[in-house]
Amino acid sequence: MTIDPYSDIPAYKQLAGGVRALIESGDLAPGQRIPSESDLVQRHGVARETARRAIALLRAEGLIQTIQGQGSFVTDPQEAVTVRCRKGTEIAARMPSPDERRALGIPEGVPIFIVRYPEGQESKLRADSNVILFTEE
Amino acid sequence: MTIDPYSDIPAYKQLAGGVRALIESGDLAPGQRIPSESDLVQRHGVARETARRAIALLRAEGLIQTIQGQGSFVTDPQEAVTVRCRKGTEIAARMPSPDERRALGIPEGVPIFIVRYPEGQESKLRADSNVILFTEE
DNA sequence: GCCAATTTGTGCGTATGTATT
DNA sequence: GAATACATACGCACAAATTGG
Repeated sequence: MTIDPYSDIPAYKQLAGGVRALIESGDLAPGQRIPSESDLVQRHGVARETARRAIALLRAEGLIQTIQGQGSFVTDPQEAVTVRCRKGTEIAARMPSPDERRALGIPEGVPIFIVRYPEGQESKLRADSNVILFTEE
Repeated sequence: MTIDPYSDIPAYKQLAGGVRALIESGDLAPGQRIPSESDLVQRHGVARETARRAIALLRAEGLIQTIQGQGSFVTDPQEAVTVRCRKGTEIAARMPSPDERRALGIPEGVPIFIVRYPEGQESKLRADSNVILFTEE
């Protein structure tokens, strides 16, 4: 994977694309560490900010999670809990605010479900570890 | 709203918090432009990168949308289309890849629904303009 | 059409702090 | 303590898009 500084596509997006391809192909497996910022800087001859932007892009997609002092790791697909809902239940989804992220203990790049029950209550669920299934009752 | 450089909370998060409060209170209404990067730099005495990080944070939350050459604007709440689903339908949600974003024409900070029908087909819907409702048929 | 001003986008460099190993 | 790795924050320059005169 090589960066072309003359391409129309910005360097950080090319870089992100390369790492994304490694993740999607399975060359970088879930739980595995991706190359560090310094690795990317040295191997591709870009500035650190460029490498950081590429990493931030993948984090916002939920593909990786970053831990200070350790590195960025391919997101481990959560074993999804199936939440059963009955007729009249309404589902929305959006990105959480930082407060909501803290409250639910979820990392960047993970949306939340807003589940509204027929009675009017509402609950928020992290969308990476829940799927909603419509059942009779 | 003032930035305290000695706070434990990084300047860019303080800045984002200030703007977020303006949006949530309605002082900055949907469709309205938020202060430009230069505005934030001058009024709060921070570096441009700090202002940009604050803005990027709000964009990732889906609160604003940015247009090059124009500025960042408070996201206009989409009139949500209600999609009716029957028993056996399964709903997941996640952030889209850039390719999926392009394909669906959606901005940053907007998750997508993955709707799996009982027959096995699957469709992707932008989560900011759709809500899923479980009905009989 | 043109030019200037404004605003965001990309990219580089540097420094320091914090967390982990 | 040392080495590694990410986080924050400043500076600078130029490119690209839009707007207004």
